[in-house]
Amino acid sequence: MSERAQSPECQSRPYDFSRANPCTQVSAQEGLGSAASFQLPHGVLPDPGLLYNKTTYSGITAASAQTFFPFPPVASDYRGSDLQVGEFGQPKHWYPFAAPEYTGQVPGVTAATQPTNLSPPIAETREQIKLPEIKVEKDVGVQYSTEVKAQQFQTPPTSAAVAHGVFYPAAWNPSFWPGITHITPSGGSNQNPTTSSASSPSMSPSPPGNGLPGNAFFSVNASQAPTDPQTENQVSSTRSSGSSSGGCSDSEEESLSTEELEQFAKELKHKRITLGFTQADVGLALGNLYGKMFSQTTICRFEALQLSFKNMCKLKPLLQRWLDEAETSDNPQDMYKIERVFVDTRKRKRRTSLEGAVRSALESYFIKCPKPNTQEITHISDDLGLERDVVRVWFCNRRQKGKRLALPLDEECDGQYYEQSPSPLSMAPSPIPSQGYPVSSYPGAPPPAIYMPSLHRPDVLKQALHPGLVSHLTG
DNA sequence: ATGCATGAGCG
DNA sequence: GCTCATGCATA
Repeated sequence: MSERAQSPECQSRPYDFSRANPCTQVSAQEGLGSAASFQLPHGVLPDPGLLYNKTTYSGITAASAQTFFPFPPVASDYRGSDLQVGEFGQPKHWYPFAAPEYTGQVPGVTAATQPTNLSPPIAETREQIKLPEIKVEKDVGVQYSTEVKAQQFQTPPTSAAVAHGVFYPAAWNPSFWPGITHITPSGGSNQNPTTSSASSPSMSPSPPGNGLPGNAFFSVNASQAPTDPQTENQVSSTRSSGSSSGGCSDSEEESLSTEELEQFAKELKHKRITLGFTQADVGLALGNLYGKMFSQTTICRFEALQLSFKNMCKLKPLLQRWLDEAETSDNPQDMYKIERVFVDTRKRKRRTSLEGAVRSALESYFIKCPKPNTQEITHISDDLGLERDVVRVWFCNRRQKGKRLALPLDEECDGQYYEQSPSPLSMAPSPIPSQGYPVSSYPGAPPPAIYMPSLHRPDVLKQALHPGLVSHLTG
């Protein structure tokens, strides 16, 4: 279509960096054109700060996330007092059980370094676990961390949990958000269709001291093994970047709908909080139950529906399982016993913290060209004084962010939009292919010009488009 | 909650 | 070198 040429985004984008008419800025050449154009010699880039009066770039994160979850946040003990302890360590390399799939993901660490099950009294849980984690990531990412891996506790599957067999149904269905046909404004759904509160937990955000390491839900072992890999594979194999293939073409017995996921996410969050678990706890518990841990980040994103549809489908069964266990368990707390802690040896580049102005500048570049080529990246990096890789990664992340939060257009457009732009930086941003939610190209409805239309979560969408601006828009 | 990063898989 | 899943680190 030709529309695309003129930043469709502009049309439905209710925000703008400067709070001025979005279109004026976005319209490629106009607002930023001169500055960003690659035709220009270096240094021509206008001061980013001038590009936008971006005063609020960090947005409403919490707000939006909370919208569909009307419950008061239970004390977030998570970060509160302790922390930094490296939490429970990263799930990554850990895989004491047979976790075929996982091993593959562990880059730096090898089995050799696997923990030896030191099982300290998990007792007070995280608050106590101050591991000797040496996260030396401070300065130049030169030196990273030393390792210390300790596995804590492993108790045989004792009760309940194990009983369940713990598996997710079949493979997750890699389908994409199926029916967006019914655009459900996340906010108002009812909730907890399936609930059966069992043990009334002590809302204590922090793990109860009572939960002794005695019976954690351990089922991961052999029994589970089979499924895990399988499902995983499926997922990865089907990793479609969505779109055309319909990624979800498979007819899965359990085809989840956007609505279901949304509903489940809410339910999960609600119950999790009610049960007194933090997101990190849940991630950990999954490790106990299935052998594969997840980070707080992932759980958080799941609850906020910030993962791709496929990813959501994949995690849902696991979380569902956990939820079931948690609800029926006498000692829900047992579920999250710290499994192991360790510090991985991987070297990780120190996280770059881009200044607001730089970010704005990048954003403007992104608007003009969401997928810069090598040269363009170099140009940008020169202009902004950033490492090429930082710029490259920024764009990757930016694209990913846009995709997962926004709704794709018609599948036909897939990929096309992010193709290397014909005219570097002269193109307006275009809609994104799909990674995220299935577009159900509502029949008849004109293809969403951008991400907005059928996004299942408008609030999130806004953020995706331009974080920070939302706040100003929303109030 | 989210920004930047990593790494597998792929073209 | 990209996408995608995922996570560390941090705001």
